Amino acid sequence: MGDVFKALADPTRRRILDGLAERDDQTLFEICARLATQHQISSSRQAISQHLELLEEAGLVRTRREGRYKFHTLDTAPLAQIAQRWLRKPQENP
Amino acid sequence: MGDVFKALADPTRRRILDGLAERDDQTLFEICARLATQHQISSSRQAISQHLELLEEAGLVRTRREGRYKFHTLDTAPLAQIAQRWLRKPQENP
DNA sequence: ACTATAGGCAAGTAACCACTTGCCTATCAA
DNA sequence: TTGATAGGCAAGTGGTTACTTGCCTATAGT
Repeated sequence: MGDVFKALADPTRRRILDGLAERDDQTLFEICARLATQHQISSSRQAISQHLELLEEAGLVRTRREGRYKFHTLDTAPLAQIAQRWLRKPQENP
Repeated sequence: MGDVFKALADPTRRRILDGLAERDDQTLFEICARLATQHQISSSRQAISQHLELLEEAGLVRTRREGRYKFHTLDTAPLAQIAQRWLRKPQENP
């Protein structure tokens, strides 16, 4: 569960999630290209690959293999709960 | 804004927020005592102080001086928006 | 078969982060 | 004023992390 917070702590990873929120099923190279052109992030392919690995471990990204392509998709399920941890105050509910 | 995510990335800081969610206006020593007894976190006073400083910079904690005491209060305002960043998908709204 | 493309593995490096240690300031009570 | 309490400042350290570099595997086109 703490993996989600750690995954979100890095600005590059947040940009990756932004890109996946705009369009699903992106390959590693597509994600790299998007980061470079839209956000001036010129990290190496391996750097982005490692970020994606971390995001997948946190449950924020789901992957699917197809031939030599690996497609990445955003999974918002873990996000729905993290902020609620401190937002819910039982005694203040109507 | 990214400060909020980084602040939430550390488990000890999340415990501090837990404690402040239970009771507001805690001093540094109260927070240290709570972490030690309730969560077996035996960090030094300075360590906790540095965590609180980070949380304050992120806007998650507000402080108030009173004599030699400094009271800490949870501010949930930044939390309300961070998760929404990827949750809102306009085209899927009813 | 050969070449290019998409991606993976692993070691090394530099910066960052959590934490400690030691000393200092300020407030309050006796 | 003296001593105790609450907190702050700053340098140093060990572990983590983001990133690179170099090489390797696998799929697809020609």
